Amino acid sequence: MSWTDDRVETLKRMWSEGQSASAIAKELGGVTRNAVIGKVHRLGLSNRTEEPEAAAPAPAPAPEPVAREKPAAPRAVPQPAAAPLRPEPTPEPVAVQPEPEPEPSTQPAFVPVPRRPIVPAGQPLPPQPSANEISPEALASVREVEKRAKKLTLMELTERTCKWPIGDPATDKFWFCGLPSVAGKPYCEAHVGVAFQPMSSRRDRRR
DNA sequence: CCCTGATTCGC
DNA sequence: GCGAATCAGG
Repeated sequence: MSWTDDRVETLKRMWSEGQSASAIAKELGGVTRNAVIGKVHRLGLSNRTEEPEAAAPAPAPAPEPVAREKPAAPRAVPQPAAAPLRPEPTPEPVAVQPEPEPEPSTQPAFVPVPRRPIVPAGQPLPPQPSANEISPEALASVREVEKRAKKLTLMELTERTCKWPIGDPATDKFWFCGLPSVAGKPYCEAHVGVAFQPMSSRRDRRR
């Protein structure tokens, strides 16, 4: 594979988006993350955000000899690419944020209404199955496992970590399972058990 | 151990 | 110019 304009463009875009070198390499295909990093450097878009730094003709030599900091770009979660994970039709969708904007109507100044940030939701949330559709064993397993959840933040998720959300997204008590995910699946063993159910067993369990 | 980017250097 | 190997770090 060679660095065609097309591929370079993708590289630039993804890199500026804060995508990791490995993610970019995967997207492009045919190259390793090393290749990507190498290219990034050769293109000179390695460092930071932007800093022409030409405004100050100060004769004083920059006190900073070296030391450049990381881009501080928002690291994005590795995309499962094409297919958004959605094992089953969600039995009971989690109502994340019903709360409509309250209408001040009289106050011109922005009211300090706790604009509750919808923190997570980077990826489609997995179904939150109702208890009566999951085997007791699986449920027990999940409860047990969730005690040991690594409590990762959205940013810390990788393709190898369980992306099962735990807790209420609207509160601080929210995190992702984070335990090692089953190869090729977005969830750990226990969560795969409740996320992926054969249609048959589903039908049987239903009243 | 998983991952990150940075650098080197033979090709 | 390229990128594997290596380094340094979280």
